[in-house]
Amino acid sequence: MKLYFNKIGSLETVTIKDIAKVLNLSTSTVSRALRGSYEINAETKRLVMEYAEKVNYSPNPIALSLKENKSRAIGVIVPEIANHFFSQAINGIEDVANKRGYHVVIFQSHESYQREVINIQHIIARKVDGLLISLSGQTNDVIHLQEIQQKKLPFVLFDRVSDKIEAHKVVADNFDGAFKATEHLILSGRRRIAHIASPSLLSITKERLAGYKAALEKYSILYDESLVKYCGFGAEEVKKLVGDLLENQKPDAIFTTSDRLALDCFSEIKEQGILIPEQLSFIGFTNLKVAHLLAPSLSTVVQPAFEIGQTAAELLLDSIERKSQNIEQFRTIKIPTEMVVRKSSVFN
Amino acid sequence: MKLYFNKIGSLETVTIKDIAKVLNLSTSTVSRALRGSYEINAETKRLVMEYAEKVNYSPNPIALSLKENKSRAIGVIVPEIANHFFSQAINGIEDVANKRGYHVVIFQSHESYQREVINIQHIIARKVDGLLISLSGQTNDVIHLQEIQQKKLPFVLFDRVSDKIEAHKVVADNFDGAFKATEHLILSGRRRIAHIASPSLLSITKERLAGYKAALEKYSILYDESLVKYCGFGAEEVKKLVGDLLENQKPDAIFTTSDRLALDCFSEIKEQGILIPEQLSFIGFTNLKVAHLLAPSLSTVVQPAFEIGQTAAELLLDSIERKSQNIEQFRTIKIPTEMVVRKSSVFN
DNA sequence: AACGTTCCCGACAACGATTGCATAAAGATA
DNA sequence: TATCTTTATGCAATCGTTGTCGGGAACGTT
Repeated sequence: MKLYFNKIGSLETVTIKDIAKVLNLSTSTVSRALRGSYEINAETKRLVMEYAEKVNYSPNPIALSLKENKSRAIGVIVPEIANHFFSQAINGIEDVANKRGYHVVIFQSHESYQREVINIQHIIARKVDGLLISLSGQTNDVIHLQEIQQKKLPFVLFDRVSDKIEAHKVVADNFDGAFKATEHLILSGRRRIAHIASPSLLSITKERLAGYKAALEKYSILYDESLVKYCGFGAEEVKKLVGDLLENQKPDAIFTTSDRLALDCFSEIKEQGILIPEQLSFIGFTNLKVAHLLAPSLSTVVQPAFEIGQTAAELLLDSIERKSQNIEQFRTIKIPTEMVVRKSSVFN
Repeated sequence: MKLYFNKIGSLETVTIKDIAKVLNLSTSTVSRALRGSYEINAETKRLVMEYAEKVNYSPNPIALSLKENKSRAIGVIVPEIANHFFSQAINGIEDVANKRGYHVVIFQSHESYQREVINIQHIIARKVDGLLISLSGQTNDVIHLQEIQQKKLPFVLFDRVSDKIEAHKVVADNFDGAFKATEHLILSGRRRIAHIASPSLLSITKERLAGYKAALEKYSILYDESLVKYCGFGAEEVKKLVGDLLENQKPDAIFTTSDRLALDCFSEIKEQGILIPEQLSFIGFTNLKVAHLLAPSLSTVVQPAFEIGQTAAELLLDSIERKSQNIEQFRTIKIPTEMVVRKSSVFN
């Protein structure tokens, strides 16, 4: 025996069956009436609609998912939401997804390959319609991505992509951003420009390094490997590497490649009592909201995180909705970066 | 006719029915075998288990949700994930939820009451087992929360709570944090201490104001209303209010109440060329990771975001799993705050 | 009068998994 | 031999919804 307390908000949510019973109709008729099917009498439709409205009927998305084998939800896997780039990208994703009637389910890999794989399994079991992924710093192989592809589940890589797999990709123009930053340092008179980079596995690392090298080459500065350091995500590790670098290589400028690195590096430099920008120019590849409040204010190359998220989501949803046609070309979309010069890199 | 490509990963996911067909058993037997029911022959069990393992069977959570009318997922609604306090709190929530076998689905209200309500509706339709909510800055009434309560859906408010409703609540010790911050300013010799507060609707705002007042009172400093400003979340608004305050009230210290306010306020002070801490002491109620990198480094009252998230999640899951017993006492848990003194509030 | 249309609507199966009940086969007891 | 237990399994209902099929009623056509 079921209980209904509809006057005070339903204890049990009302289903199509409940409506059918009350109106003495079959569930099929109610269903069709609600979807405005042509084969239902106008009067019946009105009755059903009105009653549904009155009892605040809303279809059970779980039942629909089961029936249709899709969920109108997309999964997002990012290394860390406590990172402005990713939280802004997620905002971009949600913006697009919500407009197109999809939900967004967020997962974090916390820079762990293992968690990335587990997340993907979970997310697939949950029957999302598609996936947006930014790879963890530990991710080296792409077998988990290949599995997704074999399951014909649409996905788009963004920001942290891999060149070991063919897929839709949305990235910032890392090469150009790094090139501009390096060129800026060179033009302001620096020559010994160090580059603090993310783990070498990441695509962003390679592209930014390439931009850095290209700028050096353009101005005929020899590439010096000892000025480039790859760092993981531990603060201590970064500080040690940077400490060594400062002591042994005496760079006159540093170009870092991410929020985390910029901050840890920045604080190590200050702890060593080295003056920015007088003794050392500094520019970061970051999305920090507080860049202008640091002392000195931090020059940065900014990635349009929100736009990257939007673009990736658009691409994914197009792919999902076009899925049946099947034959589709993988696309890589590159979004321009912007350089903001502040005090940390201007010393004259 | 279904296609199976199990050697290369299944195109169609395998169901209990598929297993049954292959092994010439009924779905019931397979189901029971997988759950290790005592009424299934040991040999049959082994067969089923092995085959299930081989084809990588995993039960369809959607089907289970439909049947059991629960999802082993909890919903989280926060104003903004691009806010360290909330992203850290979410990490705490996920930590606990994952350990206890639940998924976390994140929604943002973007400080909008309307979006908060819509999010709640969505989330309820999705059949989550419970809800964690931190209210938006615009939220004034709690009818949406009352609705949840009438639907008997367990929920816990955290950080941004409301005193208009009885429910489980987890908060930082805002009173004490504000008291300590204000007292610190007083003890260092300040007397005209301004307080930049969040929207006055929020519980945190009221509690922190009370702590501020209590500290003033303890040291027999008269409470001056004109030193207190309530701000929304727009940068321009904050800067204008602070600008006016600085000009007209000439405070010798400022105590702000959130990340956003601290940053906007900080930058306005610097733009006006006022020296921190010489002319003006500054302390914020924030969770900024970069507080120590600002110039001068920023004194703060820190809320244990991760722990708040953990506690709230524990409370919710307990509530969910105890749900059937029904009669439960609402609890309010207060987590201590910590004061970190840096240069922005030390001038001698 | 016999047949064909059109209009509305209901019965049933299906999606994937669980579970109460029924039951066949085999063994145990009287 | 007849009846009762036990063991192992299958059937069918269920969750909420939709799609396929089929059919009754009312009307028009020959």
